[in-house]
Amino acid sequence: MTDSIGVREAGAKRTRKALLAAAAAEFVVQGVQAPIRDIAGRADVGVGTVYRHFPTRAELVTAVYRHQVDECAALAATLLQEPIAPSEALTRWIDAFIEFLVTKHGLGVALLSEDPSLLSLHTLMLDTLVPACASLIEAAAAAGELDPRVTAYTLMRAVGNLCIIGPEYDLASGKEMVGRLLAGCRRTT
Amino acid sequence: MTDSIGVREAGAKRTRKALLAAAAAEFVVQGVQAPIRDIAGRADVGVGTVYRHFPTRAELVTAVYRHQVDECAALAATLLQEPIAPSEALTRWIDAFIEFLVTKHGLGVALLSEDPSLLSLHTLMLDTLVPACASLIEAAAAAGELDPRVTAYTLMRAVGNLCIIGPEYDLASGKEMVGRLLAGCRRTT
Amino acid sequence: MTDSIGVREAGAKRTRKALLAAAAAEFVVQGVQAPIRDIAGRADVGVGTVYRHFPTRAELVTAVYRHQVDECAALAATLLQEPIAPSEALTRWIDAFIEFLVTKHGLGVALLSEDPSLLSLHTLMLDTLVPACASLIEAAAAAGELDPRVTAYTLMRAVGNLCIIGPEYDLASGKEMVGRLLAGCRRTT
Amino acid sequence: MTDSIGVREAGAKRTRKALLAAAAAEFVVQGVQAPIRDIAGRADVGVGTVYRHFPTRAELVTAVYRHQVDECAALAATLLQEPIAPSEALTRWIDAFIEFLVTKHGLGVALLSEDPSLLSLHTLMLDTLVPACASLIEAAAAAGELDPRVTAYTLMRAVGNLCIIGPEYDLASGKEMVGRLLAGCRRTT
DNA sequence: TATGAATGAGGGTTCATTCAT
DNA sequence: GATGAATGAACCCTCATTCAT
Repeated sequence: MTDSIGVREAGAKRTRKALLAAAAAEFVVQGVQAPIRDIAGRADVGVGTVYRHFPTRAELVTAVYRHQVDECAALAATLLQEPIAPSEALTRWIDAFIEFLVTKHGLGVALLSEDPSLLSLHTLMLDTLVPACASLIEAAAAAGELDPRVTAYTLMRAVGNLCIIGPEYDLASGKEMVGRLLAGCRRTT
Repeated sequence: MTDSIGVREAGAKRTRKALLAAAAAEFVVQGVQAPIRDIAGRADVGVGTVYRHFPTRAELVTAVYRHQVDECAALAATLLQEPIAPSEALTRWIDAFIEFLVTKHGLGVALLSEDPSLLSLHTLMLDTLVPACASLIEAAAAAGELDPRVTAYTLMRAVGNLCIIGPEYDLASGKEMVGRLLAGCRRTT
Repeated sequence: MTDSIGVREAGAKRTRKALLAAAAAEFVVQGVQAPIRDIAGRADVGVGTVYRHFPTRAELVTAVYRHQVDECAALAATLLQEPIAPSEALTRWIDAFIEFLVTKHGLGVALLSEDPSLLSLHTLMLDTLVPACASLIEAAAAAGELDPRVTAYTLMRAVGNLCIIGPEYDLASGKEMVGRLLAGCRRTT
Repeated sequence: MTDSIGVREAGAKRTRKALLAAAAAEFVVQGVQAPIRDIAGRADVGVGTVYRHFPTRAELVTAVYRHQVDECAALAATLLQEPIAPSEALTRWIDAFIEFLVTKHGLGVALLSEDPSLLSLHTLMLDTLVPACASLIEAAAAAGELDPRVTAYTLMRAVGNLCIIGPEYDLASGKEMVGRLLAGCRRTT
């Protein structure tokens, strides 16, 4: 009994994993608005299965990105422990944040969509990442290395926007612009 | 006969004007993906008329913004004539560029859409605005006021991205970030 | 110009007629909840056409029955003019009302559905038929031929309910029961 | 072995009871077309269990109402024993019948659905209740208190229909109409 | 030219039903 | 017996696009 339940639950978990992978892949190709049918098809399951695991698109999107969001947030604490200048810590964290953004093609666009179904994604990032970023900013500002008027949300949003790439504006361009933006945030002595 | 054709042409021109106005208005409300029918309705014409004048959505979008794009481009030459520092000229031009962007709700998003139907909008901006911006950059770089490695397209794209506003990231935030970005583009002596 | 518009409008009117006929027929077979596709199919048009003419199911249902509802309502005034006893007029009107109900298989059921999309059908009948029935009731009551406590809506609803037929309870049974109900509404001297 | 089977059977019986209770409750809220999953959920069992006990919806519906149907049928014999007029016995039985109908929200509608899955419910009522009602009618007719042409099924169906309530037609209205219907069934001397 | 009716592909969502464990 | 994950048919609705008048 326990076994058979375990087996089924394991199967469900595998399905869930497959769905997350399929959704992530489809998001890369089509963006977070990818048709549910396509996601189901890529995972080789019926549409009903998608709805069973993720009743709303928001829950699916959120689930897809939650793991990486958490990892990114955790990095902030780690960096603060390291024997490096606070502004250097911020720079490195922003690098990781960018990595997260760009590996998720279309996430940038999704973040600025006003579609209510994606609000929770916004909330997820706000609740998790903003405090992480804020801690780094505070440290850098306290060290006199950053203009203390810079706020975490605004900076993250700006970085996120700058990393929305396209034809003739690739990741390298985005990173260059982010670098210049950060330079402009440094304390003007 | 000639007369009646002339009359008809005049009518067609008026229809075209009305369509552009209607589309511009609808783009403000719904973004550039506004349903064709809504645009036709606002202009009080049939959908067929929209298609006759602008066979593709791209042509309509392009036409809507062309006039303002041209104006913005012309401003660069004017600014270069004025007795101000080249970097100041660039700053002012960027201000005007932002003004253009933000008065067109949704244009920012449109610019980064990969929808092929909007590619021509991209091209329009490239062909017209990039040279304008480049002339200002060149002047500022020549005056030693700007890092000469900054390219027009990348800068414009970055500015455009930074001005994609949303909840908790308003125009003021966008402008602030643009200011810091420009600061980061200044020549580092 | 006028002609061609006239032609198109005529075509649209014909389509509308065909849709009403198709819907009426489909309602007979499947009830008012018949899939829109089936109605479109029976009328040999695309689903979009159904939605163009009747944006909501309620509008379609209402339109299907409006003509007959109006006719039925008009009958009341006619009957009141005739040289017959008021209670006889009421009886005849109820007969006509029943005729209307039973020729529309499924209407009875629809009337008691709580589906909000059918509310307007309810309203239509209330607004149009209730006053008609009330005028007859009033006359009969004034003539001392009917219990004045009987109200139009309640009576109509009761008649409507009694005419919901099924296996082993045919129209004849329904009419018999209506007859007995009316007998029970007569003034008890 | 015998024991464990007995235990399992007892468990199955309990499950069945829980299912009937859950279904009855759900029918009150959503009508007899309530989703199977909702019923399973309320009974805290899996959907498969519902299907094991009641392979078709009809069987479930029938089982839910059988007990009360039986009770109602038994009442007829009781009433006939009492020292009251036969027509009074009929009236009281009809009252009980109404009570049964109205406490089951949606049963009225279900009875007139032509959904084949509900046919058996129909049969149940026919086989059990009709003879009960018929015995009362016969007695009343024999006593000269009722038109002998009234048949049990037709009367029950009519009463059932009159008790399908809705907005602006409440239970009181239904009962009033039933009263008038019964009045119209009295022997006309 | 202008019109707008008609089309139908496309994407969302629900739920009855099956079946492996 | 019980479970509940998976399936997919069936509906709903929107809108870009065509074309006869």
